Amino acid sequence: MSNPTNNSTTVGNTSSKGSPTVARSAKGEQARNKLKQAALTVLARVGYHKMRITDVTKEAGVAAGLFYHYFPDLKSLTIEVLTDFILESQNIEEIEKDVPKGDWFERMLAHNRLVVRTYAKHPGIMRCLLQLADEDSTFSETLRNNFIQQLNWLVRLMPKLFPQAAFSEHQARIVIYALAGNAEAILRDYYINRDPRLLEHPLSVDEMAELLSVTFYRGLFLENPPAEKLSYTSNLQYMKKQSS
Amino acid sequence: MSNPTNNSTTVGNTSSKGSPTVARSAKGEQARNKLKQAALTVLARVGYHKMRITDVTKEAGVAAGLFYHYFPDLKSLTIEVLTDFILESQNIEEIEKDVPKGDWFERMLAHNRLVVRTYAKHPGIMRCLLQLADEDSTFSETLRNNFIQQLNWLVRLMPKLFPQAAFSEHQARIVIYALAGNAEAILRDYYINRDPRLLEHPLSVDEMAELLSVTFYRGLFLENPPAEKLSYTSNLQYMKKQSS
DNA sequence: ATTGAAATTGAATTTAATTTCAATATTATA
DNA sequence: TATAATATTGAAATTAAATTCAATTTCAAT
Repeated sequence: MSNPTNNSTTVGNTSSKGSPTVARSAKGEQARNKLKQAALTVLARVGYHKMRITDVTKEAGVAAGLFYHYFPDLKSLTIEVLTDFILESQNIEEIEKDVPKGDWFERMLAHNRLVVRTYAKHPGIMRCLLQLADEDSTFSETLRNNFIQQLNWLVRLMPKLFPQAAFSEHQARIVIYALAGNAEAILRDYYINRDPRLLEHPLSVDEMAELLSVTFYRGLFLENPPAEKLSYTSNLQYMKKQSS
Repeated sequence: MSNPTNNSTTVGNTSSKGSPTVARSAKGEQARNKLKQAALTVLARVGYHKMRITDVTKEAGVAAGLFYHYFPDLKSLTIEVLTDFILESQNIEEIEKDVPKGDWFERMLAHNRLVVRTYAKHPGIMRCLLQLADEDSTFSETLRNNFIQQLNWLVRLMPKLFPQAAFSEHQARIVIYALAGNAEAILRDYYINRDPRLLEHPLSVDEMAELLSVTFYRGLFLENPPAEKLSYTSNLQYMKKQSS
């Protein structure tokens, strides 16, 4: 935000010749950020594939040619903007980590609340994350690294939590992946695609987060979370095999 | 396959004037199908966004101009080709429905085997399904309809399975959606993105299907499926809350 | 105030594709 | 085998963007 020169953000420097792709003055830095902010706005509105360079420069209120003074192409700009977006989310996430140690359900809940809030507030940007991940394998990897890393604490804990199951690290990861992947489809179809069958009775962010946490917790522990922690899903304690 | 004229496949007829978008002879039908087959090949190879009209005509071995004789644009062709692809999958699916009535786990397993097999065999096409769903809201809806419809039998069964839980139809659908959505992320990252951390120890189609079915079953019933039906995941019976 | 480095403009150019269409070929039918 | 309907070709025109760059402006340092 403050320092004009040393940023690691400049990604796709087209070899060595040509335009700088980095601002060389405070004013330049301002303009560069104006373009980034404009890009975020356009991305949220029209998505990655429909975005045009002139959309961004118009939104920023600058001439088209200026774009190339700071970015080699739309993809670089988009990657930079979305990487920033993810990092900002993660920053907040650290703060979120003030839940009692060992309370698995609260920890899942805190994590899910953050994710759900982000989808609810920025559905267009979340869509772009998926678009760009499909387009660019490096970005796709970044996203997956992120996801896997957030699950790692749990993966590493598995042998201790369930010694009898004798998990290999790989199997633990696969199982956790399968359990945690449940969020993506419903979040996309609820917040991005806004399927009327899902929106029929709207859920608050907390309710959605609770739902995702409960299904995860049940799959992991074969047990419902403590009833006193539930509201929207409290009836799920009765969702279990009858008779037998 | 046999009947040249009456096909409902032609989707985006650009109003009334202009080229037919439908073959008017057996030879024409042949050429049209050749283009569709070529499109499928190109889609699998390069994906929807990188596909060009000349890619398709070259692959089909015809002149570029012929494209417009049968299709208004790439999107129409792609929608038609992918819709066919889905329908073919579903045909097989009906056959798959010869599992013992009331055996929930076997039913899930049969369904998941089919889905996993399709991802394993046609990762490029599955990727295109996601790409086009993102691009075209009508196609996105088609895909979701499909998904929701396949879950409907279970949604409708919920009140009977768990009377005490007193599910509304909407809540039942949301819960099932959350549980069933787990497949998408892992299938994408395993078969399409081929994440090395997941591929480290390769899973067979049956193993992957088993995994997805077990996590679903556990979340639904708070119980592990019958041990004798499991192989890759048999140790998951020990994945449950210890002590208390 | 002058100067030079950097920022900025926007019209001209280039690029990569789509789209058209007159000419030609094929085919089924009378 | 003539004819008309349809299929097919591929070069030319069009289109919608990206990209370049000479000219101009801004601004901080001297």
